[in-house]
Amino acid sequence: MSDQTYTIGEMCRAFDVTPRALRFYEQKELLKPIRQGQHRHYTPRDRARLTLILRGKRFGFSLAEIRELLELYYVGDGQVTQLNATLQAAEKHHDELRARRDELTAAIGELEEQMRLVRTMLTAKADKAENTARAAG
Amino acid sequence: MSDQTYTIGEMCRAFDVTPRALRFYEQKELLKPIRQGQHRHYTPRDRARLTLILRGKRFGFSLAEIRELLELYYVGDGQVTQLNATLQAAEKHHDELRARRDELTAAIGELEEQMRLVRTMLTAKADKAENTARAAG
DNA sequence: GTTATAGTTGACGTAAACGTCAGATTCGTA
DNA sequence: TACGAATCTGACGTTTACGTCAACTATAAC
Repeated sequence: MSDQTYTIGEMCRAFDVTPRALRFYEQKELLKPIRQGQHRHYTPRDRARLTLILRGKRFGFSLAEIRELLELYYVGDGQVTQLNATLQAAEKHHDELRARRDELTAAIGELEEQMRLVRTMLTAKADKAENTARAAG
Repeated sequence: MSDQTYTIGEMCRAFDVTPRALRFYEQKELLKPIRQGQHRHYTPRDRARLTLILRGKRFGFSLAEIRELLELYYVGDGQVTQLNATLQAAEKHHDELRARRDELTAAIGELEEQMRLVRTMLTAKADKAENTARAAG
């Protein structure tokens, strides 16, 4: 079955994070591994959440923001009011993500333009060098 | 002309940042306003750079990374080796930005899926409530 | 000439996100 | 049952990116 749990060491190897980071995420209530005595056992749910956490970090979100985002998943079977609130929050995040992507797209375009410019400068220099060589030859 | 300079206060109003932040960026060599005595005068170049800085921050880049990115613009008229190095660095950043955008696109898709799920739950609850009302009526 | 309004340089403080010990515990294994 | 490997809980340290004074200066307005 896939409800196999991981130790903290296995988690660290699988996701390339430190134990300290995992304990820190737990303290911030982003993860809730099962406790057997002192030891932690990470469930598939924890692993899914960690995936989202690390992705959120790559996007530059704070752990507090990531926590909010995590709540949008794992909804459970709440009240209608609760579900509507979730949906509203999700739409807010959805808008933000799309805005960010648009901005990224623009940035990529600008960088490409800049690269074209540098390439033009390079070929210009190459041509000039060739002409100089020919004149000297 | 557009080579008009801004005071620090004007910059703060225009970009919604604090003086402290602008001085900090200067200390980190991301900005280099003209000095007239003690006072700073921000050029159009500084404004362009600040735009890139703030965008970089929204993308979650550190100021050190942003500084690298800034060097890709404002290339000047360097040696061929220099230009080639710039181009290589730019390609590296370009790859990273595109990878990030792809990941963002995936994340947006997943969030949309999740929103559909919640909407389904809501309509299911609405139907159930209607049936209950009809049965009682 | 003084007063209000920016602006300046230190210098210390702070929040986030861990890193890095120290010292105790636990667990499989020889 | 002793040992090594893994894990645990504090607790203090560190880096980044500024915030927040304090004390001084310059400049325009009255």
